[in-house]
Amino acid sequence: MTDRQRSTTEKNPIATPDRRSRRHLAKRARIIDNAWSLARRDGLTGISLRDLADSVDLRQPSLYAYFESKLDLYDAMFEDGQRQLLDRCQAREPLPDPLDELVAVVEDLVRFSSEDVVRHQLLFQRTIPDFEPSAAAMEPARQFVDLMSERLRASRLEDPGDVDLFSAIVSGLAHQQVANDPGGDRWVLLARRVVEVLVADADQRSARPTKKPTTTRRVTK
Amino acid sequence: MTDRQRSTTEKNPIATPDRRSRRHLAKRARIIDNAWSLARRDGLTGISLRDLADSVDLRQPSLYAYFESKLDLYDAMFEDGQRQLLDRCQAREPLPDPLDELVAVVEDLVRFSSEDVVRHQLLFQRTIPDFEPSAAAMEPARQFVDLMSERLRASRLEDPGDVDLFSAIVSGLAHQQVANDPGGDRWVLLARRVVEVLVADADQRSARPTKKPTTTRRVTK
DNA sequence: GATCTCTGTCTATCAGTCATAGATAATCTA
DNA sequence: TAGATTATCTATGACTGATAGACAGAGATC
Repeated sequence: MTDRQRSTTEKNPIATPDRRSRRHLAKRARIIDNAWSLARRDGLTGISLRDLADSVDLRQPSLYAYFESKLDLYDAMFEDGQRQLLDRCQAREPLPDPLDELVAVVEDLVRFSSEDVVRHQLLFQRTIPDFEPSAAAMEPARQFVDLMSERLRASRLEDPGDVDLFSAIVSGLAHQQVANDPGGDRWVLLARRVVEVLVADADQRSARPTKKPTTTRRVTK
Repeated sequence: MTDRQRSTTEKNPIATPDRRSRRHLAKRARIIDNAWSLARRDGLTGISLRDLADSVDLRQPSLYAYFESKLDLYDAMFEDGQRQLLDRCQAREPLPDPLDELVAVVEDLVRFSSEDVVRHQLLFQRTIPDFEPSAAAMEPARQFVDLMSERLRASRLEDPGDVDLFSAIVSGLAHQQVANDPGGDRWVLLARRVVEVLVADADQRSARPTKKPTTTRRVTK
């Protein structure tokens, strides 16, 4: 009835819960874990399918039973990484004050990025030629954006320009933290300040709507 | 005298102005230009030395007369790209108002990044495994940092925290512009606002030195 | 003029990459 | 037990960057 196409004999009674056996999925997850390890060692584009196969006691072509291509492996890693980020933000008990909560999410994200440089590369930089995350892999990323939007609304950051600016600042904090102090907190600690300034500025400009911003001092050319 | 080592006969009267002939250097520059083209087509890590050699009517091994390795080619491209950025900022007539000038440099940088995605990748993201720019290649980058520091000082942004925050915001603007609106100006247009807010905040906090920032409302845990 | 050296380029080859084809063993289903 | 499916293998193909060694031509030196 409401099944997928079952072109052939229609005999198969199995519900194909995930189209693959439990064992298959478990091994697939293990391969992804090892791929992260190799990526940390050899770089994201430096993963060798031979090394990866060896690490799970397989020969290289056998990996194609789990992934259609190397790009498909990256896709699985992308989804895995996005879900890690989402899980982390959802696991934490939300703080009562909206501004505190917004700061906390920003700190989560910046810390998350700087913990694992190659994960940050795969998730937030377009570093692999021809790689574009599939819709399925983007799903946790979409949920994270929803979560973030909600926190922004709670602190009255709703104007599109405000949101663009906010996204730029957060990605910039993460980028600098990863590039210049990986594993540290030099830019993590700026999260509170940046959020406070941004919220204050947004409040101020919504109070005097569309008026010329007070600080502008244009020089007549 | 102040020469490099000249192990053998010491007869050579030529000053070896750059250790290579003018013709050699010109061809090297042409190879770098073509490498940028290939990178835009196939991705930064997708450059094939065979394709690159073909594009300048050479066979693949002949490239090794111009670059020691593929990483050395990336190093040359890095230096080339950094010099492009420096040249652009220095070519522009400086604006009289320090704040206007600071905004202009930020806009230059964000526009520069979004003009060429792979150039931005090579210059500002660590995307190629094992690639680390040489000291020589970093020289124009160092000069750009000097230039930027000077502009920051002129707008009284000197505190290390201010500078960290500024660098994060600028790189974030560039990143979002490249990722979400390449070639456009959606984040370029935020440069003025962000600079003004940042300068105002820095002035405010230097007026009330070391006092607890007014907007902080910490929740007791 | 004969010789030497250096430069630029070539062909041939190597070890490594991802990917595909086709065979075989192991497991599950009827 | 017979048949189908799954998991894996070996062998191979078309690429990749890198190295070895030969060779032709230009200038300098004797």
